[in-house]
Amino acid sequence: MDSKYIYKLHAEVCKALANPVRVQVVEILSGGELCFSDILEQTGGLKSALSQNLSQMVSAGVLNVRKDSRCNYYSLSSDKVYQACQLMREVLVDNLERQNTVLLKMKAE
Amino acid sequence: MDSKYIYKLHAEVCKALANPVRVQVVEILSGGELCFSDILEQTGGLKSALSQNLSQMVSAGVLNVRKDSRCNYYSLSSDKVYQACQLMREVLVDNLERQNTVLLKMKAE
DNA sequence: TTAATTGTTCACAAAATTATGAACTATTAA
DNA sequence: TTAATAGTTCATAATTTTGTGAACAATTAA
Repeated sequence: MDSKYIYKLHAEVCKALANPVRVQVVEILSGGELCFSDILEQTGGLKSALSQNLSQMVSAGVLNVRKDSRCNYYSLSSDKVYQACQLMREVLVDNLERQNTVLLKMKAE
Repeated sequence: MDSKYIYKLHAEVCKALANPVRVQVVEILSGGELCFSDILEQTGGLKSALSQNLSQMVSAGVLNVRKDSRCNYYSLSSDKVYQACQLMREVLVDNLERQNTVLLKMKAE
């Protein structure tokens, strides 16, 4: 049992969320599946870059694709992905609140 | 409200889990705080690399440090960090199971 | 058949992460 | 004071990730 290898695989799944566009994609898709061009409309940027990000997320197993003749529909592979993403957002919010508290204390001195 | 900036901050927190050693650190610390050298004993590798990883995790707000005169104790800043990490691990396990199912079906043919 | 539409793929450049080891700081023990 | 312990910081090299645009499929519409 090579736990180093497991940590590597685990980190690869986590990397799927370690980019601003990919975080945004998770949030966009939390409302249900959407096709490539609808996602692109919300994220902006080059279509090639988005295509690469989406295929990376599919490889990591956080997204599924459904290819229809006219569109490629992407969706979250599991609600766990959204839940994990939201927990990380809560950690961020907690951090910002803590920083703000410190700031207010400094100003009050 | 610059949502791009929020996604960037959100991704920075996620990046704290996007590395095998850092994933391992989250799991090691889920049992409670430990000092640097105890963590190093479990992760292996160079102390300079671990020190940099830990300080990155502190900056991202996923870890806290408590500096005692003889040791630096690290701990998870919140149980949310561990929960998110476990969710990602479940996504990995689900992926591996799905792949295994496909493999078994291929062999059965 | 020709032209649009909807993406994907590829190659290369640019930027960000990670690894490595030496040097350094701070505290404690001899 | 000197040596040992515990860890951080820094510079540089190696590796990964990301950005960019052109070229390339596949399907649909004219």
